Amino acid sequence: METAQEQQTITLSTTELSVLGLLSAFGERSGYDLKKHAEAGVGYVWTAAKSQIYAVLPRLVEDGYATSRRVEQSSRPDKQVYRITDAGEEVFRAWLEEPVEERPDARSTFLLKIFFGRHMSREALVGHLERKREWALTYLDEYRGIEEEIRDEESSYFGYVTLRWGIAHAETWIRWADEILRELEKRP
Amino acid sequence: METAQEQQTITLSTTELSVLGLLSAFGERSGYDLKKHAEAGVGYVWTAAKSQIYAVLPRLVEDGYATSRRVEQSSRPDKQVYRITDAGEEVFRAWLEEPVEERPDARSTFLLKIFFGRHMSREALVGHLERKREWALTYLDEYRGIEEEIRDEESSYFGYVTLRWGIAHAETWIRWADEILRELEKRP
DNA sequence: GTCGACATGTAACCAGTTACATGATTAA
DNA sequence: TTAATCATGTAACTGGTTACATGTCGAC
Repeated sequence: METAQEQQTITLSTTELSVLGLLSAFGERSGYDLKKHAEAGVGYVWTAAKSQIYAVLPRLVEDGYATSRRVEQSSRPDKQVYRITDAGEEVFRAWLEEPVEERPDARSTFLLKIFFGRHMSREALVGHLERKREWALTYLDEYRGIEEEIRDEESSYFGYVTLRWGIAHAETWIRWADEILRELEKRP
Repeated sequence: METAQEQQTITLSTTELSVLGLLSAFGERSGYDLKKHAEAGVGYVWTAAKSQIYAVLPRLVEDGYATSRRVEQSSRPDKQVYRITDAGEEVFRAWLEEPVEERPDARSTFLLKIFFGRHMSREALVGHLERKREWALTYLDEYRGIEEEIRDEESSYFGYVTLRWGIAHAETWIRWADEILRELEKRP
């Protein structure tokens, strides 16, 4: 009654699907491993708290999208490792090919504050913009470092593609902030 | 015990603060009005479901950040209107001036799918990119329309500033998508 | 002897979403 | 008469966060 086949509409959360994707890409892993891997990879496009990963994994097993087994270790705590099943592979692929429902994600505290810029002191406003600029510069730097490392690795191509979005995004913030800061100087 | 003054740490949700901001900017309004105004203004940087607005308003009154009164109407249903208090004005300003805690918001279903592009058919991948491009074009168009309208209105300056972010953002998506699409054509 | 990495979870909470419910008035 | 606008809410749910809890082993 709760298996994948019998359900009419399969709705998995994005986190479940991203975990499924990681299992598909990396093979058998523990929750701990996944968290590590996620941080240094998809982490840039999708994050999950470790408590959530531990919550998601048994759910995937229950639904038949993964299997788990206990691995005993001598010099480390035992661990529970998970492997994606064919059914899991299938929903993952199906989800991947589905169009993304684009809704303009209107949810930026930063822009909200700027929007209310009129109610703010000049210093605070400039501070916000300068901080944003700094922050973007920091990320740009970090991303450029990673870019160097992966740009020629064929296996990281799609990581490289998303990273380039991150770089373009950071550059856009910087350009925008600069423009507004310059403009503010000329305003009374 | 629950009033603003006595609380040590005042933590309001962003939605509560954005509602407070709207009350500060527009004066006395009903929940219904706020929802309308929000859609055509901040809506672009912060959205809230109407049920949430109706939930937030009495909470603001309870905490002393707003007052409400019933307005009887003859040809329309009566309404409850809200007005920001001095205490409300104060927390709003204080919040505005506070630095925004910048965390790289890694939460894009779209980028997550692209990240797993290797597991996807070429058609699906191209489809995702083209759809993103189209979507960005549509928004760009809309934003450019609004830009025309408000660019010279001094009173909309900060709306104009955030709008320009939206425009730059959309343009960046388009440029990025074009680049990747061109690149994919050259790849085996 | 204590710090950091390995390892797994529970519990409480919260912001926000969707769906449901109701009802008046007005313009087409 | 039917649809749209005005007007306000409740209820159920969910995805996700933070904090708490526990313990081993190896390196320094």
